[in-house]
Amino acid sequence: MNDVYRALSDPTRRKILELLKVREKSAGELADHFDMSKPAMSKHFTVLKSADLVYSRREGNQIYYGLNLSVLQEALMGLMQAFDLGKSGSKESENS
Amino acid sequence: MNDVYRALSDPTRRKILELLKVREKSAGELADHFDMSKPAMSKHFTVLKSADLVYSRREGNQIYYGLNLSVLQEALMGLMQAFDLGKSGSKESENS
DNA sequence: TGACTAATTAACCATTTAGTTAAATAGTTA
DNA sequence: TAACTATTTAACTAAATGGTTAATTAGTCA
Repeated sequence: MNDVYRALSDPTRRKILELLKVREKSAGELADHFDMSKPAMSKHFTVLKSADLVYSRREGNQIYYGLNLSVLQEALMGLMQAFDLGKSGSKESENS
Repeated sequence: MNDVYRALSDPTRRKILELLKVREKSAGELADHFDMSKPAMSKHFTVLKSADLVYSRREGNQIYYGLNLSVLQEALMGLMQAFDLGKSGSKESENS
């Protein structure tokens, strides 16, 4: 779970996850969105994979990445709960 | 806002925030919870302060730190929203 | 097989991070 | 002022991070 928070701390990786929220994308497709070399992107994929935030799947020539939404969800819910920021998030329940 | 995510990526800092969730604590009180030098702790405080996750207040000899809950809240809500993980978090609304 | 495409791994580098110990700052109190 | 307490800042270090280019792996296709 610690890997997850570290993985989320980098803006490039957060952006990757947002792109994957829409649908699976190949490494190349993802890389096109960033001004960065393919190998650099590949390393970000590795970080995301080792945090289990994404899965990968080879399809012929290409490797497709997809979001493990539940992992992300649990990580964020975990933080929320750790700080009693349950659900609402609005101005409700702000009293002691 | 980027500073916030980076600040949250370290387990020591997350623990500090959890301790502050209960109530304000002095630098020394906080340090007592960790197996780490005071200067190391002080640096963590600086990171948390520059992310605006905590405020500090001198009271005589000591410096008290407190949690800026709303900043934390907004950061987490921001992530939640970026991934359409609004509210529920449960198994509801998982369909396309 | 050979050429081509997609992606990763290897080797390297500069910067940042998270820790240390020693020194400095700030406030209290005799 | 001097001694003491609480905390930070300075200087340093080892390891991690995020990037590069060059080389390798894996799959397709003529």
